[in-house]
Amino acid sequence: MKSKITLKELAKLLNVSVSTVSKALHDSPEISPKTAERVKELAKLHNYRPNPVAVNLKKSKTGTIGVVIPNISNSFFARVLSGMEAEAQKHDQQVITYISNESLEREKQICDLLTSGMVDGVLIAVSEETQKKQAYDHLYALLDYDIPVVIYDRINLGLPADKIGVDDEKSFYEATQFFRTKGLHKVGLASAIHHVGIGQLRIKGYEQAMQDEENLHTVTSTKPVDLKSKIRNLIVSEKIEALLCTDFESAILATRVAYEENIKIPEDLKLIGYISREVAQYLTPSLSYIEQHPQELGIKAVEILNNRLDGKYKTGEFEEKIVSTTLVHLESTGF
Amino acid sequence: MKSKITLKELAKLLNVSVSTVSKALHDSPEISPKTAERVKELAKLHNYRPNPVAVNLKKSKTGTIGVVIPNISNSFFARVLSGMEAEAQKHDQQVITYISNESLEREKQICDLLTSGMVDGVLIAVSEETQKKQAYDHLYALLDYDIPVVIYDRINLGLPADKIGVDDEKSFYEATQFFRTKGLHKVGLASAIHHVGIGQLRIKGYEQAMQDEENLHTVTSTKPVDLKSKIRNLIVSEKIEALLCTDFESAILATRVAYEENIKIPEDLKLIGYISREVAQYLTPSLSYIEQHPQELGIKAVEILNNRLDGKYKTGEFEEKIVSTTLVHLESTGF
DNA sequence: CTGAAAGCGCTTACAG
DNA sequence: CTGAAAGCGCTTACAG
Repeated sequence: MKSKITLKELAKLLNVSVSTVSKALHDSPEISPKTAERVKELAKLHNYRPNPVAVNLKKSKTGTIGVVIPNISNSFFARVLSGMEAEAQKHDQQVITYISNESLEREKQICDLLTSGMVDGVLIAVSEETQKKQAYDHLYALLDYDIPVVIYDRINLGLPADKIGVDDEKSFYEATQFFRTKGLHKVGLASAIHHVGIGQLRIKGYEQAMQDEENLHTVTSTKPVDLKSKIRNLIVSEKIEALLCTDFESAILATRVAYEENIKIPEDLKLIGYISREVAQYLTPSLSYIEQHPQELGIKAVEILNNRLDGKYKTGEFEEKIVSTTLVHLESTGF
Repeated sequence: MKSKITLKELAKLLNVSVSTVSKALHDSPEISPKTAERVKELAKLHNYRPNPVAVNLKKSKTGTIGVVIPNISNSFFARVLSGMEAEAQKHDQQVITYISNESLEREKQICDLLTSGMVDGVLIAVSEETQKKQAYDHLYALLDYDIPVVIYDRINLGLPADKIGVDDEKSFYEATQFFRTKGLHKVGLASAIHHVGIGQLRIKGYEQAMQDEENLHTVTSTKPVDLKSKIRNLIVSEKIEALLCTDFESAILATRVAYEENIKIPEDLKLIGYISREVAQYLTPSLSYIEQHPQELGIKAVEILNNRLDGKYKTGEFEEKIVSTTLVHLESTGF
């Protein structure tokens, strides 16, 4: 039970002033080596640690950054968080985590909390509901404050802030092209997130790559049952040769349909999904996927935030960075 | 750009003292209704929010709790975190997240940070490496401080602290019994975490339930290749009828082996895994699993911590709670 | 009912 | 080289 010792108590024990102790511990050149040593020795003995709350008050900052995560069960975001935490550590910042659960209401509450000055900066991925309803008022309110905001992952919402995202459009363009160069032309796309920004970008990438094909084979729905039957149609009736899935749900449904219909992957159907490595490698067959490098995204998000905090960017001008994706081949593409 | 207004500025604008403003905003009965109203009006107009750092300094607390997570990609822990965040919110506490990545070194650093008074309390699941090396000094150091610690999930390490865990032993006892009541007696167990506390408890549960059987069928290894071949042996040569897996890795390997050996699940082999719902339901076939209710565990962990902070427990006596598990049947058990 | 003062634990410009 | 003072933004016991 070493209850925390303060500067004042240390000063009294040493018979010097509080200022002297503080300076000594900060290696101020004002202090004589002899005194400095005495002070440090006693500080060590008592395991003195400056009270971070007091230091922060004095320095008018909080030493923390706030991270808003839409869905922590999604291992993409879990790994983004892991990157953020690692990078924040390097800057001696603590990461305060807020989970919006893809809920607009919750996101509003969180933004409200954030404006009270709990944190020096905010990293946020906007919730699905917010995007669907295009209700961005609370975000503009947050931006209106002096608090720096970096939007990560879900970036194409037109908000005036620094951004770091994934190259969604290009990744799907390339994945589609990949199939075509392999001689497959009946390439389909399934999506359960066609209503949110990143989904739209992925679909756009696919359409770009398919523009000289006669038919697109796109199916979308937010209802699993619906989407499943549409996918079944794509596979069984339209007999597509390859399928791109924009998200976890559509990828799983496609795998399921193939299993149920006895369609062999990758022999009869090739599959690429936009899912995380954690899951991809353990599906049967394992699913070729687009690696988004979430850890790196998290690291860069914190870098951008700190650049902003350090005044390295001009006010009114916003940084926008993109992390490139990698197509990782597992069993479902057979290459 | 509404830069933050302070009590002092508010006081000046109103021509009253800082104390009056502060009291008015706290609905102190000392203040006349008229003044109170004036103050609140202006505060609202300027969107006044008390500086949380200053409030905390005054109250000698931090308003935050620290959560140490061994592996955030494990959706069990992700969901625990989600429960913690939700419950902390109710107590107006912020959650600071630290990720140890199952590393002893990192865990030491984190504990060191934590002792500096960044947080009012700590929730920790001890890293695998720490358990393997039984290096608990940094944890004792943390406990030696006045800072309350709740150990969650990985609790049977003999550390003197409040604890909240999962009923590991009982869950496997019951799962084993379940198979036996169904007439299956050649029940095996595979584990890649036999060296850590929770793994040992699960194995113990299995052994308890199997004590009147002639043979146990236990295979363990931390090396995937090794474990896989041992599992293959269990399935192919020993022809077990059912298999319990203590962890994600062994469950996946078992599914893989069955797939490769053309063993039908659940017809030829029944499988139960200790994995999270997220993954279980999407495997092919979907895997019956033991639901640990991570969210609830997270909520209770924060409740215990706050009881401790509120002095509801006696010093020297420790709380220990257990969250019951549920066996969830999906395709792999066929019931 | 209002305000001056002390204090939470620190840092730092200033005086000696 | 050392220390007294002011101040970060708040709360609250005390005096008036």
